[in-house]
Amino acid sequence: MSNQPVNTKEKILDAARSMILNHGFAGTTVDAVIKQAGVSKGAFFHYFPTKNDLGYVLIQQYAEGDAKHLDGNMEKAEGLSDDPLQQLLIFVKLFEQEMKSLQEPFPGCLFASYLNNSELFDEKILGIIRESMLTWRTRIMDKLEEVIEKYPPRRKVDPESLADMMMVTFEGAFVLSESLEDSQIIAKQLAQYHLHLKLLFEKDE
Amino acid sequence: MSNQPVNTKEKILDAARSMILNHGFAGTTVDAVIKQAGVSKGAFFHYFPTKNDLGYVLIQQYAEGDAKHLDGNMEKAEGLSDDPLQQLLIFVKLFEQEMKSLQEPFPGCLFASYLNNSELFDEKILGIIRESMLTWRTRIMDKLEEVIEKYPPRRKVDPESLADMMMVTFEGAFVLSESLEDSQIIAKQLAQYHLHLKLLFEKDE
DNA sequence: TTTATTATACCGACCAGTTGGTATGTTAAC
DNA sequence: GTTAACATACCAACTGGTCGGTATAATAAA
Repeated sequence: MSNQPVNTKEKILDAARSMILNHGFAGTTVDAVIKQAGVSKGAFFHYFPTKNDLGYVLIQQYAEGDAKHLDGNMEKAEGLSDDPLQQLLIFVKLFEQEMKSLQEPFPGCLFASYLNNSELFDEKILGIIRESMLTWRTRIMDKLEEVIEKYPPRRKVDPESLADMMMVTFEGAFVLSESLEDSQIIAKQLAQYHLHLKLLFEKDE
Repeated sequence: MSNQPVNTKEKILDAARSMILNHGFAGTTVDAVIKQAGVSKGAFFHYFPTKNDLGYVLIQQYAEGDAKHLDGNMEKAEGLSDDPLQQLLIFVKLFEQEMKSLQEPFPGCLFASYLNNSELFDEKILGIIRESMLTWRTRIMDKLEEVIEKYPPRRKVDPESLADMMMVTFEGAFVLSESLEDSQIIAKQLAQYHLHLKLLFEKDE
């Protein structure tokens, strides 16, 4: 599925990413990374002035991929329906399906990994994570406000919390799936969020 | 609020706990712990044969406190109503209120912290975390089955996922609250879970 | 009651191995 | 022949952990 990296920098990045998700940033040594990547120490410090710079590049890449993923699925959902509620439900369903068809166990979220060592990182790195989350919040909140206007919710609801709930579902499900060694938990929890939205906004038949 | 520890072992445990929540286990050095605790290196290794033994005692203590907290609030809820749905709703509300009245920022969850460095720990430690989560799942699921029998849910629902959702809400909200530096997110997300249960089981007026 | 014995709770210098990082190459492309 | 892309040997600081020793108190033998 994921193709092997050919160039040295990619090899380092790939090795570091997976090791950090399993050992945390502090628990991941430069020596272990270069061994796993099959490159020399000189190569490592040729591409990354310090270990922290590696951490910075990694989280930047991750945040970029995350934003693309968010945008991609939102656009896909918007292309499949004109109704804001349906768009939102499809949006959630797309992630649910991705998670359901997962082969290997979910590798984990780099945001959560970094946040669990937050005092090791500077504001620049923490800022990237915060911005990513605020992007999710804003993106979903905007859609939610369209939905609320068109479909008066069954109960008064705070759009911000309801938007946050999607990220909370992801992050929380990652933790449970790791501990209970059951990747399907993630899809199931997204299904619960999907149901929550339906219960709030859909008319009874 | 929290009283200062008087004896050496408590001082070590307290210092280590808070440092691990901020730096992760690997990022927390013995030297840093003893400095923070104000004890000598000899004292540390007098009480804990290895650093990993410290980690074990910490997670054991944490799991014990967690179980007591779960039991305490469940019993309290069961004392306040005879109806299973009300009991469950009160149970959630109790946690919500605790989180709302939080003064300092929430310190974080040791389970999640350890899980983000899962490969650093042995099966004995990981097993404690898994068991704690399975206890939550079982405890809430049992209650949910009573609820489902008495109040046919508006939609067909998987009790296991619905039970897991409470832990997911906690763990996910911890991550968001850390990143966005807003402890109130935790209470707000618990309120969403509370709402989800109401929407599923309560009759419309 | 005094004294010897033992256990507990610590102290801090020290150790071998590891850490992130550097210095000094070598090789190959442009 | 300059520059980018590595490789290798090396370093000082730090790592978890050890070790010999001390202070205090409980216990037991005399």
